[in-house]
Amino acid sequence: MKIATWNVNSLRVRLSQVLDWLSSAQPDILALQETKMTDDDFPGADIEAAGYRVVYAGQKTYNGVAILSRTEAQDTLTDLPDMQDPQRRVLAASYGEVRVLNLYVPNGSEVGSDKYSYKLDWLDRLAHYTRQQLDVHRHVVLLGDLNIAPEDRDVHDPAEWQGMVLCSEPERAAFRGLLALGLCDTFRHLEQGDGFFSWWDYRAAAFRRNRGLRIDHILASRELCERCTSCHVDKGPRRLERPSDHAPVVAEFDI
DNA sequence: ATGGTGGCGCGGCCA
Repeated sequence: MKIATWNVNSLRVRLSQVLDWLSSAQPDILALQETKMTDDDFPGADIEAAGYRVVYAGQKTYNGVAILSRTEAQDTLTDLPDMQDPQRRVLAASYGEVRVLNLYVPNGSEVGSDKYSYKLDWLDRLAHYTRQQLDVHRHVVLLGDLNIAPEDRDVHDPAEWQGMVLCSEPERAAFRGLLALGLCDTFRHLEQGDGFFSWWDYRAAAFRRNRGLRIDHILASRELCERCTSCHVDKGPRRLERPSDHAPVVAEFDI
């Protein structure tokens, strides 16, 4: 089973790239973030024509999540428990015994800001929901743009990013808290070393210089982690004309 | 270089 995540930064702009990528990569499940469109505008027919089912939770201009899949989604959920939030950042769905939690974690803007407080509160609520989901489902895959670089080796220049949003200690503690619930980072389960990133700023030729962060993740519950055979970043789409600032991350599981 | 680029949507916010 091949599962991928990709922050597309507008599905309207990136639809042809997504369809091309589905055709070449052939994932079973592709979780998208930052679709930036309302449900009325969602290009469901194009995606179904490509052989995928799709569920989505969108809004105008900002945020928006979707899951494309070979099989039909069951038991979808679009809000963290006890959280009234118009921002569409959550889409959970079941595919057989696999529970997928597709997340667009708040960026946080800058440490100390209101948006940063919102991010930490959001992550706390996510941890509670994840713990509950791990109790209920045999297999859980938590993936998406988590907007956290977990360790210094996930950062092109740790000194430059020291204490900054995406890298601050409270955010990293929240990431470790998710792992402590019984999840593993599939990328680190299999890969070693540094220089592997999933996001590069559009500015200052950051991609060409590989000045990026690893902030898009695929976390898996213990049994799935043991069955994970690969996890990698596909930099191909980031090299295209008019790319998203994120690249897809892809994990394969022997299930 | 307190900027830089990109998306949305048409001024300014967000990343």
